[in-house]
Amino acid sequence: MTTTKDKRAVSARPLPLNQILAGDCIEIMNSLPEGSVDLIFADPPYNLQLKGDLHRPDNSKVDAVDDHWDQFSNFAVYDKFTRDWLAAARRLLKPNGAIWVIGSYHNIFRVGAELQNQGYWIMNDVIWRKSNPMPNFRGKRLTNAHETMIWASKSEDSKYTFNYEALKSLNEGVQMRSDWVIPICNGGERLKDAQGDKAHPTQKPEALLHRVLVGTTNPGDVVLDPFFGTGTTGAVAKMLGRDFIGIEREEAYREVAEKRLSRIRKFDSEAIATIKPKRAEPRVPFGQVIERGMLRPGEELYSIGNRHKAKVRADGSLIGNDVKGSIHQVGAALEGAPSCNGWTYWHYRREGKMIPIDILRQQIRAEMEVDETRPH
Amino acid sequence: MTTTKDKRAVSARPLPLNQILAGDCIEIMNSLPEGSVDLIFADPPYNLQLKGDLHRPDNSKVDAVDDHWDQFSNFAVYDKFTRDWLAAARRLLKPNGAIWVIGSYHNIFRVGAELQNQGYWIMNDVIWRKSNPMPNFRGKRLTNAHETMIWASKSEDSKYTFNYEALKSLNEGVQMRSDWVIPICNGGERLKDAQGDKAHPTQKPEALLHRVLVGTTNPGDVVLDPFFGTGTTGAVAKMLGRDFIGIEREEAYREVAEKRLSRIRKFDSEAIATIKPKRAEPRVPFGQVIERGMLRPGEELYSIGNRHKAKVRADGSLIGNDVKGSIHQVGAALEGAPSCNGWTYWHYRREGKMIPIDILRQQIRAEMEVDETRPH
DNA sequence: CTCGGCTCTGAATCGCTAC
DNA sequence: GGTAGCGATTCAGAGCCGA
Repeated sequence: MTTTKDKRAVSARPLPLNQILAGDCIEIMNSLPEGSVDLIFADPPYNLQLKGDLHRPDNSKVDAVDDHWDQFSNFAVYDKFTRDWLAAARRLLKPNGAIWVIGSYHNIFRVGAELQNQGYWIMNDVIWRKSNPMPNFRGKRLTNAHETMIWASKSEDSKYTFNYEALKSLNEGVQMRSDWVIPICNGGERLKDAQGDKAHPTQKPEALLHRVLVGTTNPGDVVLDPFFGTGTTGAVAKMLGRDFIGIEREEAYREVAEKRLSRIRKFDSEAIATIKPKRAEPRVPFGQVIERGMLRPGEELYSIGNRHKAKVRADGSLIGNDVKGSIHQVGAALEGAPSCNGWTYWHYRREGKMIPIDILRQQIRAEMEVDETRPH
Repeated sequence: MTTTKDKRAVSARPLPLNQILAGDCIEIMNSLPEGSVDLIFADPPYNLQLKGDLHRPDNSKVDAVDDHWDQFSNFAVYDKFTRDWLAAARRLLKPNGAIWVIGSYHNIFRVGAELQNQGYWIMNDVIWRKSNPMPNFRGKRLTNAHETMIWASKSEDSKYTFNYEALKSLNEGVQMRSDWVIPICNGGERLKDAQGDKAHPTQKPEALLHRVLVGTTNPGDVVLDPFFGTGTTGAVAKMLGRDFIGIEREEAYREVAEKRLSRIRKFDSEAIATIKPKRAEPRVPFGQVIERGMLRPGEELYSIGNRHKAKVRADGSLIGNDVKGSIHQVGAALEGAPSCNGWTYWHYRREGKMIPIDILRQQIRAEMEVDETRPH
């Protein structure tokens, strides 16, 4: 949807394309020509506010994000920083340009509110659901298994770029949703320094940027990343035939990114089309049967052969003959067996008939299947 | 984790429990006794940018010439509303109380920022991932397939309630994540009015509230919902043996909710009880193991992996490799770890087998239970 | 070669209680 | 109220090693 109007808005002064600029992103953005960029992808500091050390149950220490660039003395300081870089970014965008910002609950609400205050127009918030997040080691909170991205255009009137069909195709023919299941960046993709340690604490997976750039830019567009880090945005932009501008303050990150980019080759278009996303697996915990009201807490289940019974509890556990635990554990205990498939072992009664609870799981799975495959 | 301190904070003035109060939620909350509520679940108007009116305590109307200005003025009104109801809610919470707020990208960033500004402390943002969302018919954006909930305690110091084991149990033994897959409310659960139309535009599924209440309240807790609507919060609270207070301005919704609640029955107490954490079990000093002759002074203990050993002393301390102290201290010292659970770390030998000393603690605990139940 | 077991690690606002 | 000490707590995936 990029228009000729946007193209004319480009200043006569040449843009420093496909380079990494060294320095403070606000100053550098303010030095670049107004209205010259199609898309901004920004991964600003999250302002994590970590306190002491954290250890895993095996006593190993978690290598936390304690870098100086993530330290802000209070919300006011962080808010000013956010206000300034978002304003500089907005000035740089073409009238039909758009921005993506990624963050966690520590900062994303402040970023989102400021985006709205400045007149950006939010199209979607998008959830990156991590298939392999770090667990909560102390059992004090829910596993923090996602990050939030906000996708917004420069203004309400912007004719933003949205490649609906491309995303649908990436999603096996089904309309792309606002929650994306993508693994965290590790293995061979994760960049290491000379000592073999991770080169950057928060390197983003290329799969994430792939989806962002395929969905909301066109070949030849200019993509700017003001917090370039190790250059995932630049790498994916280069593969996909987009131009990038990176800004990064830390020399160590710039060096890693330069080296990375030098090895990247642009895909041919066929290769791009064949990349498929990883899909979520339909594991169904028994608790969902309770939450959805398919069985009520207090209801009784009966074993195969009707020799044992147990009562369902609100947390999805069973209690029967003084044994408490999962449907599998209680089944195994009552049978004196080392293991038991609770789904086929337990039955509930409806109109005098005994029905295996696995039927309920199948119903839930069917709903999930319909949802994942039905063309809208 | 609710403490007696919270219980004492309850005012002498009786709370209007298990009722729906009619009127403006801010006024009503301000009329209730301070520090009297364990949990608040709030589903405030998402509003914004939609033409329909929200509370507009009104500003003089400016001719909408400048979009940006107009937008700001709308946000300002919404922000004031948010500030006021969140402040009233915070006053009502016990020191260890907590709040859940649900919203979409239209309002959640403003709500989240204001929560932080007021001193609430965010534990998680939780994604309700809808398994059956409404598709985006025009193909101009991603399918908006989720809503965002924020879970926050009254302050950073709050000892908030988190039933880790119950949620883990609901998820079949795996730690609960911050993304919850739950279908939208439809079918038989969706309340209809006399004409057969949906009674409320945004009725939340009971499954969502089930998980919230099982995870972050205890039986007997007071749960307040300032935007009660058709009363999903009250319905699930009643089923789970929690007390509720509902506030709702619209008479039509109150009527539907009253009728709904009158049909709800509480689950039996045994079903409501959930798996308890080990922390809740009585503490057993290691010295008791010696006193009871389960281990003899001079006997040797062996570490996990058999790399270290230590000798038991008569006072219940260990000595190994010149280190003396508790089972925990010696374990930590020998491993060079910051801490160590001596109960699971140390093993004793019986008939050639290595047995963790935790077995002995479990025996003592079992005896204590018998003691407690026997008439004195 | 495969397979199984062991190790390592990832944007983390990650105690409680008794003295 | 401050502090010392007990003792609870993890999931997925990649890589490596030995059988």
